[in-house]
Amino acid sequence: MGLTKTEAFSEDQNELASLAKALAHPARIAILQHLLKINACICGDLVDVLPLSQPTVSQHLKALKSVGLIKGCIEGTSVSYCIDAARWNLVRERFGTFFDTLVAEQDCSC
Amino acid sequence: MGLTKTEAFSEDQNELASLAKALAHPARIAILQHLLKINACICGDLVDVLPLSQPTVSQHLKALKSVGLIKGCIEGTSVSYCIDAARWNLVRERFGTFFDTLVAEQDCSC
DNA sequence: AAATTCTATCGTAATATTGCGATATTAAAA
DNA sequence: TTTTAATATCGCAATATTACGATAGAATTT
Repeated sequence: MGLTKTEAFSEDQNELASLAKALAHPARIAILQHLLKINACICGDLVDVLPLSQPTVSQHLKALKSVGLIKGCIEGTSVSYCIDAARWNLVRERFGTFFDTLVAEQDCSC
Repeated sequence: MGLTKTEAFSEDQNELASLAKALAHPARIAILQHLLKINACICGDLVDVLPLSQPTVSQHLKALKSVGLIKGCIEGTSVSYCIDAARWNLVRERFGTFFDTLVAEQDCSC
């Protein structure tokens, strides 16, 4: 089918999965890394840095924005994008607690 | 197209993206949560727990196994799945250092 | 006002993912 | 050896994602 049975899973599970999905493309990782490095930049700068066209970069920015990891400030004709620090830290914790669920002894030796 | 330009991004970026992709489905999150809770179980148990058919669960298990987050031990006719603790901790660090890249002051107030 | 600049959206093509029935595979059990 | 049980794989259909050219929209510049 190709349709994820969203309604069959918990809100928690869907939320974490969709956060992961936002990170599930090298271009979006690259965008985030660039923003982390230079704090903020406009879409056009990302188009210069990435091996992708302007519409494609814009599409990836939209995906990151839709989960709240970045935000865009309109500055004249351009849009300055940057990390949303508050949301970023929430997401960091979300993944952190997920990964920290593993208890030390837990391991099937095989 | 629908084809990610993998070769145009760094190995690092592709690796992190593919780890995220493994987590980018609620069923796979649910599988990992279940394994975290009960340490190990066979595929059939997961089929009972999840709202998905056996082939679909098997497919999700394969995806998790391919990135190394879980491993399967053959036990007679069944396969006991569990978290690969060593790999798990590596992935935890991978995401951890990524998220920790954000410097405290960094934020565009808008 | 017209031209320019920058970004978003539309439309489309190609590939990927998801889900499941049917079936193959493998090992234990009868 | 035949049956049973458990899992993996195949094949297919439906939906999602990725990428980009063309174009629309919005604000600045000329």
